[in-house]
Amino acid sequence: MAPVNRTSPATPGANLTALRDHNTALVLGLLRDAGPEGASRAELAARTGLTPQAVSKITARLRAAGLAAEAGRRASTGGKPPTVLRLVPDAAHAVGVHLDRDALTVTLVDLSGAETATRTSPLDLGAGAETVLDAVTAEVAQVRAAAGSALLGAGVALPGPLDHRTGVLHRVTGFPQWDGFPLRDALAGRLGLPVVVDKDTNAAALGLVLRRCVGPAGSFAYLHLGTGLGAGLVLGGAVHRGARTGAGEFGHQVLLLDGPPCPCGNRGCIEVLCLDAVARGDIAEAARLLGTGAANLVRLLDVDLVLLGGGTLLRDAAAYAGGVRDVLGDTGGGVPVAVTPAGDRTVVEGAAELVLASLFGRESRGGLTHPFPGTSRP
Amino acid sequence: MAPVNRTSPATPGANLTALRDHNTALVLGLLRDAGPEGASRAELAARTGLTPQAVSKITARLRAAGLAAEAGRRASTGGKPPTVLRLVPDAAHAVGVHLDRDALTVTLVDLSGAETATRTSPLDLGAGAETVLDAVTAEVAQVRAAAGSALLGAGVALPGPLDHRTGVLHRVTGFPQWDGFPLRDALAGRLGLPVVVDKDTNAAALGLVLRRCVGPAGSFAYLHLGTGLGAGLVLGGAVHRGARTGAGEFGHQVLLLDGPPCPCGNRGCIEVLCLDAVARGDIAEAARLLGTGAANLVRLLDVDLVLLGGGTLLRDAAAYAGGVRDVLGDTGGGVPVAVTPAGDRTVVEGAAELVLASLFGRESRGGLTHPFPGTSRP
DNA sequence: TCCACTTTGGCAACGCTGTTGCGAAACTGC
DNA sequence: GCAGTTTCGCAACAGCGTTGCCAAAGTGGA
Repeated sequence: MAPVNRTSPATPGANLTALRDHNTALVLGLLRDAGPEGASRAELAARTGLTPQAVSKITARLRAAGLAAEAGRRASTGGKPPTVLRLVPDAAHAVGVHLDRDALTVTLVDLSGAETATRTSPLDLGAGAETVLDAVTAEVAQVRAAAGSALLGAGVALPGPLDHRTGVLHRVTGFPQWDGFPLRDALAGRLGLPVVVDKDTNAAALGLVLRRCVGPAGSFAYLHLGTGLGAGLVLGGAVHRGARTGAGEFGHQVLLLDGPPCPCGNRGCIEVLCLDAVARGDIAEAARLLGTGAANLVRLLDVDLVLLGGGTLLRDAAAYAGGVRDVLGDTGGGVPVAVTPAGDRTVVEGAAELVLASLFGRESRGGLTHPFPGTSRP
Repeated sequence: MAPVNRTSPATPGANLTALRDHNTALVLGLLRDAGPEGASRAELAARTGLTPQAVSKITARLRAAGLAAEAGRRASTGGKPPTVLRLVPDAAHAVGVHLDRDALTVTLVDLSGAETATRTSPLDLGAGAETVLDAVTAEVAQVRAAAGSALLGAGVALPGPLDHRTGVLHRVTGFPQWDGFPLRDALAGRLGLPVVVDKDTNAAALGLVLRRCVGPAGSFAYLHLGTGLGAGLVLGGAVHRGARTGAGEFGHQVLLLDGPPCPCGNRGCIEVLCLDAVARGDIAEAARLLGTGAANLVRLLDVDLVLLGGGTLLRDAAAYAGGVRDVLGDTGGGVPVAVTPAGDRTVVEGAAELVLASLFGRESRGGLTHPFPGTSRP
């Protein structure tokens, strides 16, 4: 029987290793959330519910692995002044790759999620696997040079549909030639790095989780209006992908029964209606449609927040946000609406976080932790 | 610092107690799933990923607490024949209460979920808190007599909106006088039992989870067409309630932009369209509308299954199932559609499961386990 | 009939987890 | 200067699942 049951059964039993990794990731996540201000051991104990002694042990391991460091003291509140612990961002890096229909963006981020180097170049996603992989490999090589420490892997975000678990693409909208291509394994072989593949909207949503746009158990919807319309869903603090990474097909929600036909085969999809409005230059109507879809989503899932992004939307961000807010204010119970704070880098940042998320215990629900080397069992 | 951190922080650290309770609940859940056929220790070990020795210890605790028992042997497969372990259903019971607009149903179930006694009586949900609570108390008293063992608590299901965590009702549709009523605490005081309150659709969905309509980490949507239209969502094996128990407002998904007005204030809600079709006797159209909404939901959430229920729907179950299946077959990627196997008892059975779920580790995600007395730490 | 083999499952020792008990360090406030 | 508070580590501890080992009880071949 395997000592660590990470890949085994549907509902896994937990052993001491899993317990330890869970708590380690939790503390590491809190340290990242604390940012440059850091956090004291006592604070970490209060937030995790663990005893101070347990936190001391865990942070000692993290310090030994080089992931955390003491950083001075804070003012006393009547007793011994707390020692500040901080994440060491340079301890490791991750690469994010955003494959869009006409552009390739590659970034290098450190453990805190800060971008160290970012490169964007034009790309024809339909140019064939070899060409695209060559371009990705070249760009990643450029960016890699900036990493002074361990490179944990590369996260790749692209339009779906695809299978996140296996890293195999399906019939990527507009580029049927990718159907069945094992992108994860192909790229992992080229780069010599672990690779994670996900839909662009899911990656974006994950990146926004790690930017703490909502609390640790909160939920939100990220709506992405670019050349298409999609959504990334975060429910209970974790990205909801569904069984086949199919969740988030927001663009083909039918909003107008028996409405105009959509290339997907349905009629009255929100994407067709919305893109039509955009093409007519009627941003107010596009925003109203987006808001109506968002209100449906809010009512169905009771999310805490709606975040907006995507190239088309960001060109008139204020107008869209206002329009969506108007609809949601009437019927959505006052759920807040905001534009992604990461702008047009939302997706590529999220792609890099695909690699980092497991270190901080922000994997999909129930998903166990992938511990950092040196923090796991001897 | 509390030794057991069950109620504390947003993202809880796990200690040995939590670990033990988690694994205990997991094994107990597998025993329940195994039903009268039972399961051997070796099977449980394989399914949980725990070592056989750990399973032996856990099942020994469960047997000592009276929750499990040995039940003969199975045929050998080439070695020592396995000893069958079975859940002891009579070890404890739970009460389920379904408060509908015009009827009250109360049931008593054992640990396996089997109904021991069920009573239905007419009720006017608008008759005032005292009258309704009197009726519930009287019916529960009748049913309690059939419980020969420990009664764990009562689960109450009723139309929303309400707050599951606090057990406080909001503006229950059609009965505004309930707004702000602390149903859980009021009823707990009357019955002298722990009480859990939830929306009828969520309770139904939970009950269907425990009936193993999907796998342990699967997801489905339960669509309930009665006097209104709502949904219960199960994502990743757990009921998704949202931050304010507001999730599942399927009835007020806008399906026809600028369509006919709905009492909720919107236009073109699926509930209005669907109930209109029902009133006209046009079941095919009602089913097509339901199917369109279901297809939206399937696309958004990538669920594995759509289950149908509710009084109105069950009167023409085959017609609705067929109509929904037709729409989903075209555009839903072939997601299976079925009618709830529990029929008109779906909700009341689920209400009882609200109490039992925590024993089997089927709480909301991340939610820790509420161990059975005697299985927890000495 | 015997023996090798497989499978199930328990006993005892073990390693590792977080916890508890206790004390040192370092600051505030009287 | 002393009491009180807060932070945090060392050492001993209880309890978790794991490992090593063995007994029990069947199958199947010689």
